[in-house]
Amino acid sequence: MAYRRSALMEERLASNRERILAAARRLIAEGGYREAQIAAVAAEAGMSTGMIYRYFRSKADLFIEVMTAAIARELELLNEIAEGPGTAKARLYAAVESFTRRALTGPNLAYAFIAEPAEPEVDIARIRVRQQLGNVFKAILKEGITGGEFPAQDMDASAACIVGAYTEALVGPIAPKGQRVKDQERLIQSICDFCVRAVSQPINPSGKR
Amino acid sequence: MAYRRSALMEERLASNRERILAAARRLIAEGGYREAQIAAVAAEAGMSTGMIYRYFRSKADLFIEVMTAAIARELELLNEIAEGPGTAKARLYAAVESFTRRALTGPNLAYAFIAEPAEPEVDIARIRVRQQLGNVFKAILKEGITGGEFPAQDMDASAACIVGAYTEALVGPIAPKGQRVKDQERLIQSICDFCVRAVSQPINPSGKR
DNA sequence: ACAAGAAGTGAAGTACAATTCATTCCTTGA
DNA sequence: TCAAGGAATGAATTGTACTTCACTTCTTGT
Repeated sequence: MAYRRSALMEERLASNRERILAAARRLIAEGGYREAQIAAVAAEAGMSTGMIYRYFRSKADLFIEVMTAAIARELELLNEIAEGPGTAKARLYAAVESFTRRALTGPNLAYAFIAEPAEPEVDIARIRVRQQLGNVFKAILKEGITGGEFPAQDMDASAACIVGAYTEALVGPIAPKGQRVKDQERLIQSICDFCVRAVSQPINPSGKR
Repeated sequence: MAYRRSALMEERLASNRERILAAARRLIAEGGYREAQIAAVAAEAGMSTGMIYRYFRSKADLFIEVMTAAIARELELLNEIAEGPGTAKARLYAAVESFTRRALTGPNLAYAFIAEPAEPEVDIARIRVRQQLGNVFKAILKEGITGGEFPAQDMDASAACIVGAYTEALVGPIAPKGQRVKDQERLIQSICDFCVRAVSQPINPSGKR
């Protein structure tokens, strides 16, 4: 026998994997799934296309892992906020704020993860992601409703609406493309206000219900 | 000279065009842009693939025309509501209700028009569409704010949030797939309530602004 | 230093879908 | 009925990107 992976080698392999993930993430953040072809990812990572397949079964697999990792971090932060102290209203505001502020770092990334369709395989993974995001908001809503802060409402619908609202506001045509910080702050605030108002008791409940 | 288009022929050509548009619309409503390949559209319309190109420069052109036509109808209806009588709140509710109810007829159609990305060319057309949709809501918001029904807010952001909210709630993972009518009605109501609350004065404005 | 075997390469292979075009089929006016 | 020319066809072409694989380079243990 003349070859066994040394610790050093093991490390290098792991770092290659990371490099691929990072490269894919960068490209997706720039131009979405469409721009992140295997060849481009390989070039960005400074390796050959074939190499990618040594680490990932398929493009879909790679994409799913990038998405899952990125969202895992978001979910951690969101859950921390959701389970933290404060009124439901304040936590909802903070949660939306946290997500939107971070998303503005790479709008296309958020878009790709939340909305951009790809292979069915990826879509399935995305559905999970969206549900997880929705669940965070549902948890906050539930507490708010139980505690009397929010009026009774369809929590599934409201959670979906919240996710949709900030996604569209972030990546839609109105969304900024490298805007000034001030405008970003204003946008974040507007979105948060919108979402908080949306689940709160209106001042004069109309006849419509 | 031995051939000039007769009125009858002219009519047939026009009807072919319509058939193509209708077929494309059907396929998109079923499976989105992805499923609406030229070959499939041709088959659905009962003609050859080459024929499509006699009537449309490209697939993108065809898709844009389908989208434009479908949305034009929606915009007509929405504008009618927006310019009609009633409080801003009532009109906003009615507008969202009208769109969502009609969208539930073919969720994927709404999705494809509002969210599903395709060629850059199509994306550009979609941006127009989204802005037009947003403008309707902006108009209602403006009147509501001027009239004191709604609090001051970033109308662009709110309009985008509204469009995003109902889109996600309609086509997201939480959305129904051929659910019972009762549930659909409940969903529509939930979405409308959400959107109206979202732009209305909260009962106790929090310190956050 | 060497050979065994893994890591890495990138051009060729494949798959899929848009688009074209040589050919056939129809319609029209004489 | 006929021929001129447009309408329609669909197989072949093209373009694009994922995936594979025969080959090269590098690592490791002796």
